[in-house]
Amino acid sequence: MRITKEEARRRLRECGLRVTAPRVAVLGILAGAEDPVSFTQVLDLLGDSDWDQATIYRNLVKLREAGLAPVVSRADGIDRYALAGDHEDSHRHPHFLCEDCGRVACLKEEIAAALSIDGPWAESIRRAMVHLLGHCPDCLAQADA
Amino acid sequence: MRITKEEARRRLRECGLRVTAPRVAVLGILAGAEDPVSFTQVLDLLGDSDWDQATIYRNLVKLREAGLAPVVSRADGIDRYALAGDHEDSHRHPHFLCEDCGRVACLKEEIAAALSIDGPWAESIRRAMVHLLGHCPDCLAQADA
DNA sequence: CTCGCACTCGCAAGCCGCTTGCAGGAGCAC
DNA sequence: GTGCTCCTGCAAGCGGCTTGCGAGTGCGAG
Repeated sequence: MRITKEEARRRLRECGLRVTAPRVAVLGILAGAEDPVSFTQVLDLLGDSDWDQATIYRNLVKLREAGLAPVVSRADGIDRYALAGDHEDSHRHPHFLCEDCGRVACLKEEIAAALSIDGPWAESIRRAMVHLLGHCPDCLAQADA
Repeated sequence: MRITKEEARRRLRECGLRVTAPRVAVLGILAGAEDPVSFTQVLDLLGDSDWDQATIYRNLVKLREAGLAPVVSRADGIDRYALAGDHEDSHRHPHFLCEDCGRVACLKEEIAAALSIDGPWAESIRRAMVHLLGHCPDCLAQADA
């Protein structure tokens, strides 16, 4: 969904966060990514930017806390972030984790297409393991208490 | 599904593996567990058995290679094992990973029940994120090549 | 424009869980 | 019983995330 630097600065301000170069850069990465990205992927995508990984890490945490970059997938035990508002359904659709390349794809549209006839994802989905991530009955009960 | 020590020894022999105390114990754990168990869980369940974690780790790898203990879930990036033949469908059913307690449950029967009316899992499933684990189209194509 | 405080950053170390190298010990076929 | 091969324990290694600390910087007040 691409955003301008100005847009990024505005969003940070709105959430009461200071505007710093790494934060703008991270927002840019999230905005430009097709799939949800992990901390490590953000580092890779930033490439040779010379920002410390601790800085990026803490900024992701801040952005998450501020609601600007919610965790939309926890596949493989790795938090993956997306820009808030990138999908109107807040990523409450199925995701696909590739065990080979580690990519996480949003199956929003694909799954319906694949299940009916044949899309590029059809074979992948047919062979996949289904995992639901959430809170089990016991933990839900405990949380309500 | 509980197995006797004799049964465990027999299975190890059949697969050409030497019979050792830790292997029999690990098979016992897998046989006694309701849900698929991870390496770490096996360690916990063995408790104060004084076997080195490296030993248990390598035995799980061996059992997996021998086909005695296939990995039936990779939720959270953690391999989870079950005794071969424990489920006739080889665990090709949905699993549920609790983000609080880390438990992985088999949703074989539960999911149908929960979706229709209301079981203990209904609420958990309704709120859960769906993840499919497998090989994405690109990697599938590469593997076929 | 300047100042000052609180928030950020970079560095480096810490930590956790899995993984591996190596040397001594044990299963099992003969 | 003997010997070869595989298994075990110890200890170190490694990758990825996380945190403590002192130096640096955004930004609102003056």
